[in-house]
Amino acid sequence: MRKHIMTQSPNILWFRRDLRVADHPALTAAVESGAPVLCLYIDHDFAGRARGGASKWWLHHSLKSLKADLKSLGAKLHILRGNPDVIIPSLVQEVAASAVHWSRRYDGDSIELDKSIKSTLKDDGIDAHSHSGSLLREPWEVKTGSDTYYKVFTPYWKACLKRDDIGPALPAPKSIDGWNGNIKGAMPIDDLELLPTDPDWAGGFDDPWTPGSAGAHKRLKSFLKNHVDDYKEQRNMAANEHGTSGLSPHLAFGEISPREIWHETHKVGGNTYTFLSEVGWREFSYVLLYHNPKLGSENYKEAFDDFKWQNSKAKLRAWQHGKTGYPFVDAGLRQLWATGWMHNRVRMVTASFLIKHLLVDWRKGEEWFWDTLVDADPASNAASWQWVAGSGADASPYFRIFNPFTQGEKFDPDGEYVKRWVPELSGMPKKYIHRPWEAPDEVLAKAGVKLGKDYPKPIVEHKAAREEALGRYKDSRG
DNA sequence: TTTTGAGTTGTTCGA
DNA sequence: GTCGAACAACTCAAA
Repeated sequence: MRKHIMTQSPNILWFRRDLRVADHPALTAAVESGAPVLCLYIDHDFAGRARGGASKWWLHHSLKSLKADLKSLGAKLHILRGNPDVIIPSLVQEVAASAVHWSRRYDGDSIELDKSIKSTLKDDGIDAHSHSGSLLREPWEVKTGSDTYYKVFTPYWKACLKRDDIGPALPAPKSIDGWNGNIKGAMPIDDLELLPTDPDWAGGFDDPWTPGSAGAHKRLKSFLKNHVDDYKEQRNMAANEHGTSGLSPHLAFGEISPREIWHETHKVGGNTYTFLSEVGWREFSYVLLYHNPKLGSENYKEAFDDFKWQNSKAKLRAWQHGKTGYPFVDAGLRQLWATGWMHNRVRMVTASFLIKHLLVDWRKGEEWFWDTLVDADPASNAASWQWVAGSGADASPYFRIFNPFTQGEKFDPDGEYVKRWVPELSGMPKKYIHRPWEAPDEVLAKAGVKLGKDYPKPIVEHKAAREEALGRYKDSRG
């Protein structure tokens, strides 16, 4: 048994953003090839830039979970670090691999990288097989009547639903004939040093999150059983921890597949349309990214190139630290810092605030989210920031400027969310918690808040900031 | 080819 | 307090 491991030519399964064993077409193909499977992960830049800090934390735990899952099936997870363009061909030679399998990625940099590796291997007579698995449908699959990709969500999603031909989710392999020898340069997960140390800012991550496939499925199950029926009504309530599914980081790392979510949700039935539409938005973001590789760095609508940003570093910093003086905005940014995640409704409000009230280029916000979100995703992050900015496809119109305190009053009516994340305001009465600057002196005194000392005064005045933004928008249009 | 209706998530103002 | 209209103009998708 042990002997053939070192002598028989293995198939390499290169894990990337698909850290699971179930519904994994690439893994299934590698197993079904009959050859031993060498399971590999390579730590390297993703989507053309360094991984964000919060993503690294998640990755560490996700790799541990995957390693355990593979071990129980009979395979070791080999970890390397460096440029895959060099590593893969050299590893293929080292172990005399006969094929390489992976799940497709759709951002421009990864596509280029995968293409380059594929062609190098081909020259050596080795087949690299790209498989689907990270999306319900490939981004080129769903086309309009005139054979172009969809640029508007609603008709896109209707076309997807009309086809109704999502294949069944694949079961995890019963066992894997793992190629478990030693390879050069392999390192333990801990040596990747993905966890923060000095300081350890991730103390607040452990409580809300359980990275890995088991955690993902547990969350999905509980959400479908208890909360999906109320999703349409509750998904916007910032303080409700069960209002949304919380699956985004699991999806981002591929610990669960959208196809699994799709079928599990249909099994439960009931009022699931709105929830599945959000899975649809993830798909749509990938359509946009695939057809616009610069979605994360360039305005989708060129008309926005002439917009005059103010790009104040001080204002950006105040926003990042949750010190804008607008409680709902600050609560969101502090939740992000503490837990690596922010409620979707609050993401829109904080993003709108940065772009339109503070006049900071949406790319600065996109970068901050990339660094701080555990669910940082090259498609969703880019498409969503452009949506808020108004520069994206099917975007919010620029003149739609979220009011940072009425949004709070609507979606956090009791101020529970603000009190949780901005504790210095926890003594404020409901009436003023979203606009402390309007509170009479005695109310502030009673709450123990001195504006400008315990909590900042508003960094900009809402009405004036709104008019300034609209004016600049108009100017940029000539 | 031309036309037509529609387009995630809002805000403000005035009646 | 509530309701409808204006906010601008454009692009998209399908008939």
